[in-house]
Amino acid sequence: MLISTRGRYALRVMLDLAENRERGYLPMKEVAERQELSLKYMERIMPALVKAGFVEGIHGKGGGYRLVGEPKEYTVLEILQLTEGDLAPVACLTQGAEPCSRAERCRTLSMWNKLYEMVKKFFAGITLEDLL
Amino acid sequence: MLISTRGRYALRVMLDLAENRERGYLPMKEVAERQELSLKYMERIMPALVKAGFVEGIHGKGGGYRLVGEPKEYTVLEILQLTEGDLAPVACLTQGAEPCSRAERCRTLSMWNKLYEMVKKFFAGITLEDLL
DNA sequence: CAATTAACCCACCTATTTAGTAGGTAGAAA
DNA sequence: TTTCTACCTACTAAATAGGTGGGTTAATTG
Repeated sequence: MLISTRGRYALRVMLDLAENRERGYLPMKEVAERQELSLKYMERIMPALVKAGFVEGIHGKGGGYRLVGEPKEYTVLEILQLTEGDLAPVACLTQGAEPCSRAERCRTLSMWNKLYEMVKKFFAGITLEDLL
Repeated sequence: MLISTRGRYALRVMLDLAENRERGYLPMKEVAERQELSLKYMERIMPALVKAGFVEGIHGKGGGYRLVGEPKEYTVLEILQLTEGDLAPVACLTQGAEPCSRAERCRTLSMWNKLYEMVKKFFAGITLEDLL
């Protein structure tokens, strides 16, 4: 599976924040309920989005999360790369994989590379706005 | 990871068989050595390729595996689907996934579908001959 | 100030998948 | 009948997925 629930959920939460952004800070409890996904699980994913500057979180009553920028400023690629780590379709292409000794003569490597580029280009061409 | 070693190895073995097909039946021991992959592991993957009619295996001395058809008759898609089972990029799209109750209103579903179609089309357009 | 709300943090857990290995049996050829 | 090779079953170690529990810290409100 290229994309796990982690990335899929993050995307759905980002979309929910985009959709309701005029309402200010939204508590995760509300978002998780609306999106029907585990609050506890989401609480573990959100800090990554904060750290990357995608969303802002504020504590306490009336707090919650808010999109920092406009929906069209976020590509699906950025969100998935952040939460999934790497979208490489094969292990050979992951960042930090030990370099394959057969790379020179590998008959399939360029195919995997092409696929990888295609996938990245696909996701880079879609913003949150496109999905609203 | 969309494609695991299982599918990648199968593809490499099929390519090896294609490359050396004029030499008749090739023992897996030889192929595995040349491709630098575990013989025992490959022995567990080959029966699937036999069952699908992609290769023929014969026992005993002088035996081994042989491609049944011409290299250009095998698409990468067929080989990967057979060995990996399903190339769905997200769990929602796997054959036999319980139907998602949110499918109607899901903002991302059509994106996943497009990606899936794109990936399948990509692999369907590449044959063993193209990789030789 | 105290209670409430909500982000955030850390340790743990269960099930599944991955990538094999061990130890054979069955069949074909020399 | 020995040798080679496909093929089969059971097992295993490590990683990943998808969480849960039990808190602490920070901000608002009565």
